[in-house]
Amino acid sequence: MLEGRRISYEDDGAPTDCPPKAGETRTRRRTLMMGIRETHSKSEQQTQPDEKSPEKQQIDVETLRKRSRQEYLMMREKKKLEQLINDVEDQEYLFQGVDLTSEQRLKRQICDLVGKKIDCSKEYRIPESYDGNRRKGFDAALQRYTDPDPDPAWEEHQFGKAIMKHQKKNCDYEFVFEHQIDSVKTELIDSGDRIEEESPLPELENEKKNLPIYAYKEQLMKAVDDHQVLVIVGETGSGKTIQIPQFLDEAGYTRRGMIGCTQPRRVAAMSVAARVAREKGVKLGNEVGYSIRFEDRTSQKTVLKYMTDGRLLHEFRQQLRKEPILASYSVIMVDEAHERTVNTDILFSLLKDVTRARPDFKLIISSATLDAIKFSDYFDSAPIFTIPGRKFPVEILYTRAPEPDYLAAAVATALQIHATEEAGDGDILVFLTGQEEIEAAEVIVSEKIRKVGTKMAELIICPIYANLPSEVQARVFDPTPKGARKLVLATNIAETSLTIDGIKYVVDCGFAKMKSYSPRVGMESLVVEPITRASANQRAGRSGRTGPGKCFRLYTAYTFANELDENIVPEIQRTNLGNVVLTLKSLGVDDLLHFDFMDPPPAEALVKALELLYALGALNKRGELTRVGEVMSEFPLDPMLSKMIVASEKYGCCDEIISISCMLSVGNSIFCRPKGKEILADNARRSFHMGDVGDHIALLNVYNFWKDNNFSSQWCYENYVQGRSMRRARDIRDQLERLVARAGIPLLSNVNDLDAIKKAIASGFFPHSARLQKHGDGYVTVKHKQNACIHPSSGLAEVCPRWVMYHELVLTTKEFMRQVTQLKPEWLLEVAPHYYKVEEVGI
DNA sequence: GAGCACTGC
Repeated sequence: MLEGRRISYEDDGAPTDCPPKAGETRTRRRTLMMGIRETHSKSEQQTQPDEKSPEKQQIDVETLRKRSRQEYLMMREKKKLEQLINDVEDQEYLFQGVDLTSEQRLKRQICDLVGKKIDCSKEYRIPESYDGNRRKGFDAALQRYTDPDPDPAWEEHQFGKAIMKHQKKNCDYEFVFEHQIDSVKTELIDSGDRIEEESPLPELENEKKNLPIYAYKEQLMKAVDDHQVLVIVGETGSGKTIQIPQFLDEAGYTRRGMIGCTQPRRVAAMSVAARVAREKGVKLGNEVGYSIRFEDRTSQKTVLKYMTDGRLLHEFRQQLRKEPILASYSVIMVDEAHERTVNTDILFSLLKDVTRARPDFKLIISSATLDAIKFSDYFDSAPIFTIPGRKFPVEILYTRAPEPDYLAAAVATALQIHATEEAGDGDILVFLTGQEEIEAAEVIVSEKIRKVGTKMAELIICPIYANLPSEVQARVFDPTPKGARKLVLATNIAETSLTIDGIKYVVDCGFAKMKSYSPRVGMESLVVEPITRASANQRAGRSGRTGPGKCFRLYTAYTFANELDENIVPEIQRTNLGNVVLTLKSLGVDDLLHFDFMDPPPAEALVKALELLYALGALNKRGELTRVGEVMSEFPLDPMLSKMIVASEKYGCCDEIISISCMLSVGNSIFCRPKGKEILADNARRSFHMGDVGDHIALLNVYNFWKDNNFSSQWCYENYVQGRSMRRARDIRDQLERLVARAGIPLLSNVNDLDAIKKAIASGFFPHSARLQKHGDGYVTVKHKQNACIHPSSGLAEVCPRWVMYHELVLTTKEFMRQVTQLKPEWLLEVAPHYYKVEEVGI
């Protein structure tokens, strides 16, 4: 997106924007606005006082000033001309055949007189969208910060302009040209979120009746009565999640069974259930309950049950042999269906089957976006019921021209808002793509703020992203002090997962990081991509929660309308399907290629997943689930991790293996590396790796040391380990311990035989083996012949054993293997004789 | 010698 577009700025701050001309190159023009002060100070810096006399120095300074002024004027002339030419071309392109105004004709004449075009080679630095070429996509993402021609003056100017506008009287900025992020107000949308969420108890009844959904209660109940499947489109804020299950309860559906409502996130399931319990005046866990991983707050009495989608999927598996399926439910409502998580996608098909088997069963699919027609088509033309949301209007502003550097533009816009809108009337939320970007923005903003001093109201910068320590995260929820303003710099976490009160202004950069997966080599990467229209509206809605809001989109209205995708690519189409296939097989789905997916995943990915499961012994030659596969499917882990646990029985080291599994499954957020303490953190990390034991054993050491220190937070702090990740690992481990007991695998410990532990790991991870290349330059994976290096964070990065197995292969700046352990090639033949030939392992 | 959006069982 945003490619093939042309931009030009005018000094009156009215840039024009037009579609690209055919054959135009990708070279873009951008005129940088320079201030006189800036030029002067630069020229002054050039006059270094050598050993010359003071008089001579004085003359030199004068000459240099003069020369500098001349250079500046020449440059200015060039730039003005360039603007003029751009302007004329734009006008002529836009109004082809239309008689030009006199002003335009004059401009044209000047251009003709000059008779030449000025070469400008300022390029856009917008990341290219992911186009299937992983390398290119990633390079583009990386390019973002490496400005080929950094120009602080431009940003300086952006900010200066904003200050000027606000404080014209005592302005000490002198700018010749004026430019700021110029936004066009094009629309006013209704968008919002659950406004009613946090209201005090006494007002509940009244407020409930004011909800838009309340007016539709009877129609809605009739629709549910008349149709087995109903698609509900209700913008967030309509109260559907909280009210519909209660309506169904009042209508008597709970007499036939529970009403279940699925959510993609744990927090949502918990908080919504708590809210409904309050509204009904019952104790949470009795009539109203929730069920999520690690926590089941339901009882015999529960009739309204909120749960995560994964949890319902789990119930499907447990109830498989019972008839009829899901007999304890009379209604299931799949909420936030538009998010299209892997779990909801699988549920769609399973629930569709249930509706066919049980005519008394009701299914409600609830979505916030207009892809309802797709849902309706999938469920045999189910009727669509639309509920308006109750929310405050949000004013949407687009840039007139595409912004070449969204980070700079986001910072400039945020500061403009701060300078021009009265402090105290609302906070600012800026959406960026990741931690690095947020940190960069934080540095720039605080620098600017420092320069301005006390001329402006206080601006409190709050970064927020998932990997941020929770203490720092909590700061974002502190109420803003009077007379100050909060500037929240957030990733997508603020789009759905958490809601910050008091936001009135949203700045949307238009990009987000997306995971993509290559089934061929089994490699993952994170790529910056344009967001979808649905996502853009969700972001905008974050500003209209408590009052009318404003959303500044750092892209043009044209881009929004024509270049953004309407909806997200379902996760099932861009992920490793190992677990999905194992789950479906355990649910008795035999023919996966013809399974009724709403959007089928790529066949190649399905085939790769089947091959992997066959290699792991989870499926037999006919593609049926084996005994091993059944046991594996019981574990909430990736198939290779599950296999490792099953195999640990043979090596008598189940205790160690489940510790390693839980550490691996919390991901790569175990260690932290605070700014300025990188070396200390790296040393701490290395200390777990004594004896070059490999990263898996190092993770085991971390867990065991933490446990020996009574699971202490202090210990985490001292060893640069993230307490939150460790507590999560412990929760997972507890769960695994129960599941292992149920599977009848004895919890034996064999901590002194590292080879036994490594063999158990190899039993699951043999497909991820790699050998050092002959000339010592990196590794190549044994099966797919993929070149890769050991990730520098690995304890084995400098050891370079001849054979290794890795947990995952990721593409960042290079292909890296993360979490690596040394391997003896003969183990491959021992644990997977069906997978490796003797020649391959070089024995 | 590098860099991790967000979920979930």
